[in-house]
Amino acid sequence: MVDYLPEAIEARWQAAWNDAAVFESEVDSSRPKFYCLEMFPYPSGQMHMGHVRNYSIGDSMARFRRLAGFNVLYPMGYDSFGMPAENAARKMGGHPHDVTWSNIESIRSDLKRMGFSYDWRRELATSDSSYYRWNQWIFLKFHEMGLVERRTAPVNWCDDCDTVLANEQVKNNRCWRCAGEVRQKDMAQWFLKMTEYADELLDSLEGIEFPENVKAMQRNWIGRSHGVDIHFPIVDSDEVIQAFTTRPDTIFGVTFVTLAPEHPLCEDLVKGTEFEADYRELADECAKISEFDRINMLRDKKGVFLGRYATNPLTGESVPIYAGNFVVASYGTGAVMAVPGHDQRDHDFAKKYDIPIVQVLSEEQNKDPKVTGRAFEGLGWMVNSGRDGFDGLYGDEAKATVIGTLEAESMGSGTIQYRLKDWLLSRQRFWGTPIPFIHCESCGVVPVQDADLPVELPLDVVFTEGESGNPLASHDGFVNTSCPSCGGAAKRETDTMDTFYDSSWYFLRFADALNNTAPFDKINADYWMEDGVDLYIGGIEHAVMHLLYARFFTKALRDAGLNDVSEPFSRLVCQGMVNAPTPFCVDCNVEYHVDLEGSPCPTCGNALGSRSAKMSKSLGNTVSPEIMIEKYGADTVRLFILFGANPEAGMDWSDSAIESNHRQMRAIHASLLQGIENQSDAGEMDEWLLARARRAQSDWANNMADVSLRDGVMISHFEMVADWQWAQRRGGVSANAGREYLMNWIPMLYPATPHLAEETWRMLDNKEMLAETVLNFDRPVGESDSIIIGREEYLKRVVDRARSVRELAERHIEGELSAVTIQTAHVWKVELSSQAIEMHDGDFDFKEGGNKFLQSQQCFQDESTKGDVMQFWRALVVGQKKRRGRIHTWGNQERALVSSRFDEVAFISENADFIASALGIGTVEVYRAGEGEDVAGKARTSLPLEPGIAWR
RNA sequence: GCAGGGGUUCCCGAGUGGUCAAAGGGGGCGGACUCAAGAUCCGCUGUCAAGCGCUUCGCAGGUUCGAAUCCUGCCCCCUGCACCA
Repeated sequence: MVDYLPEAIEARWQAAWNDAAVFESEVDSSRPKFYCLEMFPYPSGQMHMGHVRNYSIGDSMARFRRLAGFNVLYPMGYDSFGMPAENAARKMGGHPHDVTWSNIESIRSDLKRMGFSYDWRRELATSDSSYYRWNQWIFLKFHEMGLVERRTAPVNWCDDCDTVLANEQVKNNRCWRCAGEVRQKDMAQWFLKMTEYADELLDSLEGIEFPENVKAMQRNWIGRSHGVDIHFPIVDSDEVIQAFTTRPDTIFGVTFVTLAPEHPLCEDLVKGTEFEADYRELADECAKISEFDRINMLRDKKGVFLGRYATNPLTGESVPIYAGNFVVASYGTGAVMAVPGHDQRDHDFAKKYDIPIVQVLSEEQNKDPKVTGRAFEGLGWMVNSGRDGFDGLYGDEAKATVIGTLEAESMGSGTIQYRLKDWLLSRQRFWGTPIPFIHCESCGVVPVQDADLPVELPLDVVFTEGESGNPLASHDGFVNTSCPSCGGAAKRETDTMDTFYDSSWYFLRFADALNNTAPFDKINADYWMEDGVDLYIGGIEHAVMHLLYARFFTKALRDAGLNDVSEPFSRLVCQGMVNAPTPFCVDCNVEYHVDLEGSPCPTCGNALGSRSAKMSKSLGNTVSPEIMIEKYGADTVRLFILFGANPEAGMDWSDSAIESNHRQMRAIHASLLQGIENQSDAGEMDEWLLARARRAQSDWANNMADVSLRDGVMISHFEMVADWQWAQRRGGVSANAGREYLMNWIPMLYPATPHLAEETWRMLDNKEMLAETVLNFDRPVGESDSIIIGREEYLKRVVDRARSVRELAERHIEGELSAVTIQTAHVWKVELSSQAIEMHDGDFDFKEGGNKFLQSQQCFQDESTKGDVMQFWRALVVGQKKRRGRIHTWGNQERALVSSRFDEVAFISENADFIASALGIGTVEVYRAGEGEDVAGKARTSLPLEPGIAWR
């Protein structure tokens, strides 16, 4: 037999697929399409296990869908703009372009070595001007649509990255990329008005198949809250404070109003008064620390009275105005109506500054509110309202009535607030898409003409270590230009685009990647993107950033008329982490670098244990895909990845598990060769094996269609081998049946381990490669299969049960066991059973008519067995204690077997030799209960499919 | 605090009313083959008095003829958001 040699097999088929261009796909409206996409990689160097996992999942789905007849679009590209290449260029004194391209080449060869079935013609790199020119083109389109805005605003600045960041890219006040601290800075920046799509982005989440947590994160991020802007006129002034609240039902409990210290009214109110000094102190303090710290680090709420009063618009009461450090200027209106009776934060503040607390909602209808010493924040019934017509109202009705009154009196209006902000997309960095605008002293900020696109990044830029700032700004050849409008001397914008911009539409570009007259053609986009990308696979880390931007882009481009689709991804699968063991100190709860394995904990000195942690360079617990491929072959790595865990679960790297998967590949290979070389004419197990194959294939196809790859692979790569081996043990299969089995099995091996599948498919003399073969997986599984499979399971069960009673028998019997005696159930039991099954299918009421039926039966007439019959009938239709009657517990397979009057005696006799050898016993006797000696009194307890088994 | 997801046998993990002492894998144990090792194959892997037995699916109750599965309360873990008015 030939050894399993993956390198040779894999190289051969990768070349064959490539030569035949089988993975290239075109628009074909006669076939159903399947767009399979993975989040494309940032080319940081070599492929890592996270990539291997992501793309192994995608590739097996793409291959599965092709096999099932879909027209599959499965492209790959590189998200190749971004800071690491720029930083590397600085360090090594090169150009980011060169760094990027050498990385792309390295990762491409890794991808090819894994055998992923991409349509390589569509390969793209976002840092290529043939791609980013369309970034610019789209930007100008958005500008025409009024979605682009340049404005001065406080923005998030990352010192380490030397650039601004969008809100989505700041996590806990730290940069998402480098984890450096972010500070606020006022700058003129470019924004995309994503907020115009806030409602659609939120509402259409309902209809797409995203994991719940991703949807929750997006909902949370968009943060829509319905409320009302209430006007609080300032006493002795024309100014009005607009306060946003979601709880207008508490308006009668307002005892003060709080402004953010940055609120412009603060200045006006305190200027020149005795309160100015205190206010200034607070404002300065707040200005010094970031908004984040103010909100997060401040446990104590601080405020200062501003010396003035505002009027409650519904009661005319005057309430003091404070500036408070806990009020966020950028949310709502930067002013809060404070209701200490029903808001804990206001309650704390009121206590501290001795402001009255008024309760205006009651927890119980028609009762006074309980005084609890804290704020009641739930919904309640209005009480103590300062005006008639409000007391007794509850919840939404209370809110609506207040809003209605305010609107009628022009003292407020219902509004919706969002947490989502416009997307700040300019970056003060070199390695990104230049923003296609020109600054002209006389015409202002002017868009570049379409005809002048692309605005290309210059290649003659020198990067030097330690230099900060954007080298574009000092590149005269780039900066100096003429105004498209007046022709005068002008300067180019030197900010570039956030790289998330690049990935916000790349899935549309893939639909028509070679187009050089438009970003993509509508016909192509509408075909491939109908109902969105059918399967999108990637990491959870982009839940709010990339996935939200891409959804926004798709809608905005739709409104620009470029495509019909509104949601880019119809089904999202976030693959879990790949973890690996790393040293861990239980006492300190700290993970350490693998170099410390075997050493004591550097902190507490105790012995280090081990636990699974995300593979990372910093822990050193990474495993190199290249080395694994070299050692075991790509197919084994793919099998390990897919079998290790279902796509969404985390998985642990294990050396012994990949070892064991490699053994499994060899076992599969050996079984396949055995099948191919099999010359046998006789095949005792033909029927069974083929029935098993039909069932397995149907289950497998269902699992695969559902992206339950682990379950699918379990069937194709484990159960199919086990069945094959069982068939060999049980008498073997004929050459023809074996071949048919392989014809079913090999395609099932193909999605996960395509190389071995293709190799053995060819050995079966198939002319077409599996890569170009279409199969029908919807074949019905017949009832006769149930009986065939059920019989074999019956045999296994008999052997199992015989084994389990053997030990007992050995204790009871002196000397060696010589025989096993199997007594199958009495004929009348089988008859009653099949009748009961039939009756049960016809919804017979056994409680009602069971006894009457039984009395009419022949077997019931014999006084000597009457008791047994009665007892059996109960076990059959009613059951006892915990176990329900057999007609309920039997599955379809058992029922079919019993109904078919399966002859247990004949079947066991035929297989007596096998049973004897499986049990290691000389003699197997079998007869129907009552037709031979009742060994160990097992005749009575025998049931259909559960014969009495005794040893002697 | 809010939102989302979890807690299953030695470990990972499937299981959403009865076919469940609970798939599959890992690990462990035993056996076959072998001079030996590896590889491969087979079996066992809650418990006992071996059964219509007993105990077990985070904890405590409840519904049901019957609960890992449904309901209520509680505890714990992970993820995201957060003085958001």
